[in-house]
Amino acid sequence: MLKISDFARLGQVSMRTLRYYDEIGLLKPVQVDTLTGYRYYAVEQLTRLHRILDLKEMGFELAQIVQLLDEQVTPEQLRVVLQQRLAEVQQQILIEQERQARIEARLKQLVLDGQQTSYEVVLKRLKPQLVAASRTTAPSVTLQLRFARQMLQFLKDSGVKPGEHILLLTLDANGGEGEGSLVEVAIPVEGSSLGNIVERSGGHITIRELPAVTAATLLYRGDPYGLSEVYQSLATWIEAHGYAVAGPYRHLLLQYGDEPEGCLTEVQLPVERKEGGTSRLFFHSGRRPAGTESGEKRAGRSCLPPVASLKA
Amino acid sequence: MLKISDFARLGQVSMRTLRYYDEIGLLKPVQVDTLTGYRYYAVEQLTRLHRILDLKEMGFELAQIVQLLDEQVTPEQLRVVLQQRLAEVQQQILIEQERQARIEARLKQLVLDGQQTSYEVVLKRLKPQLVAASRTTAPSVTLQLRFARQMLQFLKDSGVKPGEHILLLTLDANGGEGEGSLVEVAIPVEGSSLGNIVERSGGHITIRELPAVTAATLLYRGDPYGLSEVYQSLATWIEAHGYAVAGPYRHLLLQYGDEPEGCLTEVQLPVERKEGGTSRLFFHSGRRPAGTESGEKRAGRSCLPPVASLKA
DNA sequence: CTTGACTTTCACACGACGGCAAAGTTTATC
DNA sequence: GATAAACTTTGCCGTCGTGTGAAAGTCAAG
Repeated sequence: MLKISDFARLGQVSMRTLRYYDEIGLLKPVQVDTLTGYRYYAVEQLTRLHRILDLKEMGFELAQIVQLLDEQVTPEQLRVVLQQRLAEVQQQILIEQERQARIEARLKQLVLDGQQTSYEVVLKRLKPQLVAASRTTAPSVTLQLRFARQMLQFLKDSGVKPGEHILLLTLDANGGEGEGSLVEVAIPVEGSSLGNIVERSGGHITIRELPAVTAATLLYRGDPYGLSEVYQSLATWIEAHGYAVAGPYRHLLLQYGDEPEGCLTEVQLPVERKEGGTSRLFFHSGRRPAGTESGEKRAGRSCLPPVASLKA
Repeated sequence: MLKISDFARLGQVSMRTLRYYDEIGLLKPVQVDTLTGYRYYAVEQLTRLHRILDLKEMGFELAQIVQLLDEQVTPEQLRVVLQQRLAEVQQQILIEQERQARIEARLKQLVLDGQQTSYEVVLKRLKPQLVAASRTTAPSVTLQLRFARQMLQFLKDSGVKPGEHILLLTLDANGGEGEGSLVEVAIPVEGSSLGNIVERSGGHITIRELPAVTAATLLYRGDPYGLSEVYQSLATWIEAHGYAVAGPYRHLLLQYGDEPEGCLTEVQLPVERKEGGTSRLFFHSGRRPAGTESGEKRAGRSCLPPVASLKA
């Protein structure tokens, strides 16, 4: 019979931990003095403690360990549970690697920028969004806005409840300005009672669902277009983080007035993981992509990837 | 002015989160109605929210984000903080990868073993341990134990307070049994008052510190030696987990009596990460078939340090 | 018997919220 | 203006695996 402190030393755990394990029924002492409450352990219980610690280091929660140890589990069931746990761990590793990439990118940006605080880029998952959409080639923001306001009014008159913000989708690649630009004005609407909008607008307005995407977003004040730094920042960011563009710009107009200073815009640039050689995973997973031999050296965890591969 | 739910939608966070951020002073609404307590946000505050989310995704704690945003931080300070965070993340990735390896190894073991529940192997970090040590070539456990008990008595007579367990270090590679085996009997002692033990024992006993090591350990009941399955299990385990032997076996005798059934032993096998071609990273990149090359399976003798290096 | 080492239970703390409830407020509709 | 629906507030409990005490009782040695 061992007292708790002895058992704790043998098992390399704290007394507090043992008491907790007792409390949750994970590891009960073989005997408890009914008068004093003293816990007495048997050396054999180290075996169980070992199993517990082993499972714990695999990242299982204590409640689950109780089940795994107390209900007799078939090897097949155990296999399933382990597989699940493995998937979670791998998921976690991906998250941490994202994190690593994010921090490294910011560090690099620090060196480059010096003072520039252009670091408001945020990665968001955008939900699918039902919108009333119409296209225009109006060459200036002002005109596009006027167009949008007409749409807004039309929707209200039609009994539809529109969201109060306006989305501009830049459907061609020259930044949304200039002669030939094609822009889709989209206004979020709710899924009910939009009956015959399409007909009533003579086909100008369609109802469609903007797909859910992951987007790099950036919030700024000023003229909704024309700030090349904005796009520059986004471009630098996605390049440094190993993303590629996966869709047209979305400009979410949060505030819009007559003068540029009154405008507040969130630029959303759909992105996806780049697959090519400059992927973060290549450098930080500690693994090699197919076709390379391992064993020549450890995949450099602490050394930075070659700058050239990250250059914009 | 935005109400909390609007602001929450724009920022893709929950109202609960916003209230919490208000509470901890991370993001306070520009205005709070003194009567109703209603929070009102300005659209500009999305910028700050963005920064918060960005830092949060890097894994910073909220308290630290408060500092980073409110105290004006020089780029240099920021760089240091980011570097620290990066190191932590990398550390975390290593831990998760350990976890991954552990689970994968167990899965593989499940397939191999079928029913065998030989999975009590646990990796431990052993602390450095001051011991009174003496060597013997006694060929059987019984004799070694007798030897150990003599030592124990001698230590007590000398006024030293010994630990109650006995450690047997197997200094050569044939499992601790047989004619030529050299075994070191080590008894943990406390660092005080061991004055002249060495002299009094005529040099037979030395005081030395067992080095701190990481060891694969396994607890079992029965004759302290002679269970080849025990060593087999350990060997299989370290092979599957990508470790290599880094020191001599330590047998920690937790219980010892006259008959084998009364013995409880923890076998501790110091290990270290293997660097070579069969590293875990290689192993889990999916290109190693389930079969294993058995050339170096029992790392045995070649990995043990020369006896001389164990002298104090 | 005293001292000191040991044990017990109780309780709070962490981090970043989620969930729920009760109560008060605004907005929309009749 | 009344009423209902939608919205907001505060507040308290729960998470998970302990760390860190405090206060009180217990055991082993001198």
